[in-house]
Amino acid sequence: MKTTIKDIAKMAGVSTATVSKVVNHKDNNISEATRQRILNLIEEYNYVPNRVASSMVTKKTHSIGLVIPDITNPFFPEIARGVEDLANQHGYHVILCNSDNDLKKEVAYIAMLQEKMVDGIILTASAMREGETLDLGRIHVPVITVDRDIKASKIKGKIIVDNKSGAYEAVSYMLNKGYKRILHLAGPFTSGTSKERYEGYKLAHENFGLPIYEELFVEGFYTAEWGYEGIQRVLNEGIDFDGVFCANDLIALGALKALKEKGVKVPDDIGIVGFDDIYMTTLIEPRLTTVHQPNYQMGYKAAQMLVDFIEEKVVKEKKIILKTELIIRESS
Amino acid sequence: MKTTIKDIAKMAGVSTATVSKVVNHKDNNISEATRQRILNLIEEYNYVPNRVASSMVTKKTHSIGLVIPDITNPFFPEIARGVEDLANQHGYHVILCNSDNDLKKEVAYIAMLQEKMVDGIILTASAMREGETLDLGRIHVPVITVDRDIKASKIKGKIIVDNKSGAYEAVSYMLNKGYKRILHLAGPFTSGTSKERYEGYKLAHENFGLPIYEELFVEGFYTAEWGYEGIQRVLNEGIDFDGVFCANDLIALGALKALKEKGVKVPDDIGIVGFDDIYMTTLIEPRLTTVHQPNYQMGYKAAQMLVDFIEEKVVKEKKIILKTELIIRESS
DNA sequence: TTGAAAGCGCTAACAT
DNA sequence: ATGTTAGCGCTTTCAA
Repeated sequence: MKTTIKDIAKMAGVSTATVSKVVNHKDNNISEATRQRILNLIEEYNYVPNRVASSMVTKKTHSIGLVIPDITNPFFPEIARGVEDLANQHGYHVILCNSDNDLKKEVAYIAMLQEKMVDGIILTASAMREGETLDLGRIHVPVITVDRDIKASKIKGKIIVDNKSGAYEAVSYMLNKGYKRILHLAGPFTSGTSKERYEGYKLAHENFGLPIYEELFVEGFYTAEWGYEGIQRVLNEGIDFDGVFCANDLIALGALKALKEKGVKVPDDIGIVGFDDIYMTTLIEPRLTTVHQPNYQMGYKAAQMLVDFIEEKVVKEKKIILKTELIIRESS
Repeated sequence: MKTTIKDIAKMAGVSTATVSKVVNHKDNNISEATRQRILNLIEEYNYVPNRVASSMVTKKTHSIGLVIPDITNPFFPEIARGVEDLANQHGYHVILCNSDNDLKKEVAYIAMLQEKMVDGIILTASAMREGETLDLGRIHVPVITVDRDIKASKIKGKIIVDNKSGAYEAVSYMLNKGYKRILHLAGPFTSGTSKERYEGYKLAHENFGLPIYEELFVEGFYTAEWGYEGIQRVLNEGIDFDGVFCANDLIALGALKALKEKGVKVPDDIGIVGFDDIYMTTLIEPRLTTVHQPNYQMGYKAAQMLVDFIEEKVVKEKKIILKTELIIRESS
């Protein structure tokens, strides 16, 4: 039989209200004597307050849901860590959900989170078809989206990264360096980030008064496997290029590998620039020039905004756009 | 005002008991008519069952705690994913906790998890001093440890990897290949895995009737930074070696990088073998020969065992030792 | 096939 | 400084 607040109260000869007060450090008006008596009993009987019961009364579970596509994708652990750190600092717990970019799974998770009465949700929405909106019908807690700018009426805040300007900066840098024909290995255009990065690629060319070649744009997926395959396809078609701007680092890593296997020298023959700045980009040879995404910050800020909403503080910025940073290394 | 089971009951003209039964699919004895009536109301009023309240009654929260050092360390996302996948399949949610290998934080998290009434805990314990035992005093739910074999009375099950035989296999392979002086860049000996891997390294030498050179063993940390530094130190001391067996892939990646920068050819001049088989080992040049750790499996099996304990199934194996697999690639 | 009622462990307003 | 009391929203036994 687990010890409850009643047991402690009875043994201490006080009411449960009194015990509750000392457990929750609202003990300004409790005599030191009874406080100690209670504390001793708690210690002696290994009393653990049942926060599920508290939640019933207070209507707060102090937990937040984090819905991301896949924690196994190197992009997400840092976000998760940022979320968890801030949450922990404020006494919240994080429920981790991997949606696999599957709308069904995502919706199911969100429903479950609502049933568990989380105090709020942080969501990196699955890539959806253009104009599709997420049905948050039964949700009545604040939702913050991270990285993906989706439409849904109940979303209270957004943390996004300025993908376009990040890509613009990277491609401008390449153009400045003298690259003339820059291949763009893009992500899937169902994803807004892919489009934005492409926009940046385009804008840079426009500002340099340079043409964009249709054959130098290839849409694919955000994976190393695809980078590896995609660049080979371009190579095999005999299309000429002197630089590659990849929509993320995974693509860049795959492409780099394919290039090396073909005996192409990077950066001497062809320069490569990635996007995200995941950890492993510094561990390879040559180290990858890339656009740093403030992932930890994204998670941290998202959690911060969410907690502010939960605790009904005034949230001035409901849409935070984080800046990227071009990290120049040896691959370009 | 949120809709509750009472509201639905009143509107349907039935008791809350009846609504409860249809919500939880225990509706064998409910007439189809009332069932439909209730279902329609639920739909119409966006009724969300409050699982916190259910938990109060059923004494099950359907959530499990996952305490790991750091989700940002590439070793852990796969474990977390394995845990989450199995948990999800059985209707459980995962609360993610990063302990940073800090005993204080770990203990605090475990206490919080108990207060939140999780149904069980999966723990990769922080590296502790020899013989130290974790105080699980207030815990009254099953705990399963993963990867680290620690001592604590309340631990119900363990999932570990046969580090010694993994290392043995790797080093035997190197010895077979003709490597004579194999440097071992070890992890911290406060960690049991480091010691076990060293044991395997030693055993292989013994079985080959080969000596172990003291100067070829260096204890360090499980990071790329340390691998980078550590091997440079050995190099600078002029110590001769023709192969490197690293206690994990991060160390190997760091070492590889240092070697490349010094113009040492891998594997021609020096061969490298790692441990873990993290994703990025296939993305580098040369691809790393390494010992595959079944991380996803570890997480999955741990969650499986935990759920079995929670649901009071008979658990035959309380200590599962997972086998590693030597993955031979180009770095050796 | 359905309902009445007790109670899970706790908090908070109010009283004393 | 401490206690009384009324729930929070749900499940479950037992009776009807």
